[in-house]
Amino acid sequence: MASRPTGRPATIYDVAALANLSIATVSRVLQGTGPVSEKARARVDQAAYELNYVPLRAARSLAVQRHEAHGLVLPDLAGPFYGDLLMGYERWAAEHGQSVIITVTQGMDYRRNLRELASRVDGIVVHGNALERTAVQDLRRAKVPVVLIAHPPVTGCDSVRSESATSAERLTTRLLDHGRSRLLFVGDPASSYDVSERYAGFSRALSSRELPAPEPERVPLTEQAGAALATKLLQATTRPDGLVCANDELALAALKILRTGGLAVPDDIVVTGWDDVMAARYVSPGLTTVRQPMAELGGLAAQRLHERITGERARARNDVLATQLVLRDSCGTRPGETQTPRNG
Amino acid sequence: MASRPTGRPATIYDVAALANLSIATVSRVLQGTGPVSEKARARVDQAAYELNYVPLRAARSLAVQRHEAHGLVLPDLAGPFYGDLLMGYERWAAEHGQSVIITVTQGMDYRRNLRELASRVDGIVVHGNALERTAVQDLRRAKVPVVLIAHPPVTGCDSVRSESATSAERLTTRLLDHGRSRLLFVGDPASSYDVSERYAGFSRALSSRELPAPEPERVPLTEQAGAALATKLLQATTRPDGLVCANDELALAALKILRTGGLAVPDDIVVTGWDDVMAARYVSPGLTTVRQPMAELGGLAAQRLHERITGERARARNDVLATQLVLRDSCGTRPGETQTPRNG
DNA sequence: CTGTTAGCGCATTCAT
DNA sequence: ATGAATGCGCTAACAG
Repeated sequence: MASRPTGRPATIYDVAALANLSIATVSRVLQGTGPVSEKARARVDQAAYELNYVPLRAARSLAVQRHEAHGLVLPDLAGPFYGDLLMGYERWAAEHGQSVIITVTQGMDYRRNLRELASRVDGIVVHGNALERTAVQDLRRAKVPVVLIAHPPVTGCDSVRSESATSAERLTTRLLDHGRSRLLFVGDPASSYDVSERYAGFSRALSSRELPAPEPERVPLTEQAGAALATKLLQATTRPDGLVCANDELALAALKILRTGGLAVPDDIVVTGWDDVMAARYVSPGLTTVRQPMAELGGLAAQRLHERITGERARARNDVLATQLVLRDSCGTRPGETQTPRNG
Repeated sequence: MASRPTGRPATIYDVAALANLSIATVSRVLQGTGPVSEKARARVDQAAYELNYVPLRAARSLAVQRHEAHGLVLPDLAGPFYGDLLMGYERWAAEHGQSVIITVTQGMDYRRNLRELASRVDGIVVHGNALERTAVQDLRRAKVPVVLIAHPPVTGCDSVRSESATSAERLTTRLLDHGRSRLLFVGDPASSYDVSERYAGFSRALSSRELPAPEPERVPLTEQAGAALATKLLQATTRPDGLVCANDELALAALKILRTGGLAVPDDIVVTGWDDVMAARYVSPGLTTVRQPMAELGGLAAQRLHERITGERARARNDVLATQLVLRDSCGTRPGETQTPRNG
């Protein structure tokens, strides 16, 4: 029965007027702060309901000096993992009353937008592949709470990532155990921290056997690059008997070209990837790969940022989440002992 | 040389003080509004730079009565398409100075969050699969500008979707042309507007040939459902010679099970999907499917919402973007018509 | 328990 | 061309 004065949304004054109370009481009721009589509470609730009142966030933010929002900076959203990451993040944030404002850098001029972003959130989570180091420094100098994802540790800065080196080492060792001797790492370690870690693990496995670690094949982590490399290998006189690829895109593309070219996988050559994209379980042979807990990574990042914003933790933490080796036929070493791949 | 008073970020007052000018002039310079002398402009720019000043968004929003932010409500982010959609959206938004606040519903209690969201953005874009109709009505009653994605038209409401019925009809007709006669539509038309349209197109193609349109197989659009259905079909005495699946997940899972069960695709049975996920081009045979312009869809939705917010267009528009049929071997009708045998 | 009041930081009249 | 003053809507002292 409320006669909303106009099309404009109701303010706290409208509610107060309708309830015959002061805005202070209205605020107390709605925020659940301070002592309020039952009668007052009922009147306010009723009035707010009738007016369909929701506090304007900008005003509230200005008053409480907090946005209750997180900024999330991602390099991309094309693959499946960033989507999962974002989902995990958003879920945690929603459960804790935080909005998430997303930014995709994608070779844009993010520097400017970043300052902008910082002025409407309480803190920012940055994926390591999304920004250059200096941009992160800018943020920190501006005292903006920052949490890094998949980024080399920065002093005094929280970070969250999934384990790479040890998994890569285990994977590589497994290939060696099964008789492979000329392995090639595919993907440029310089393209991201994670990839550099994967190459490090790869190298470590070889060193443990006192084998020389070959230079990585420094290509971008794309299907195109994988196909090109495979084409090159097909024409070579001497070729590796195993490709440890930095991600599934590379591996899938290479796998396809190699087989088209007449090589048998895994008999002539084994191929492994990273990420466990959907296609990995639909190609044949199934692609051996490593699964990262992307959603948990996102949720954890959100939590860490929140802790830092609220100041409930002083020391920086660097979390590392475990990954899972997913063995399929492309590596020629189906498990007798390890976990079985889950199929659709 | 600026002595920032404290760790707190600089305000417009700090800038004004450092520049020896009033906050009004500072605001004029920074917003580019109103006449300002060259000298003043230079002093302000210098001061703002030294103080690393960025206007606080909450304060600005409160003053200008606008958030310069969009809300985007998606059902999910798992598949590849929502990621692309979001990317297209964010790109447009960033180019036009709008932030995007994302919400993933995923069977959550979004009703409450939705009102929250509405109080910190200028308008909301909702994916049809994300919300019930009543929730959208709530928003409209609250005068919140709303744009729908992949949702049946609502009076007075902008909407954006990609074409479904005609593509489905063309695809189905193609299968019929190549001798298929017992087609089955897989996927519940009730699960989304798009799927209902796809089934409508499927039915139309059959009707055009004066064939009865069989009831759809009303299953969810998941890999699990696809696998289950295929398993069922393998055991049936009489089975369809073609599956028109509502999405790629269904199709891929079905394809895999059918082949595992000894059926030849496309010879014994053809299979088609929808969305063109990455796996579609890595399975063998390659999956025939339909590609939607997800990124453009996102960008267009952002634009439409912006137009509605700024009020530069009164009448509602309902845009329909064209899709693209992607022919691969799983439907047995390659463009060149040459059905090349695959290697084992 | 409730009301009055003073900001929060910024854009914007209205004077000058 | 510039400055002083007002208000955006809300929260949080501070009085009563």
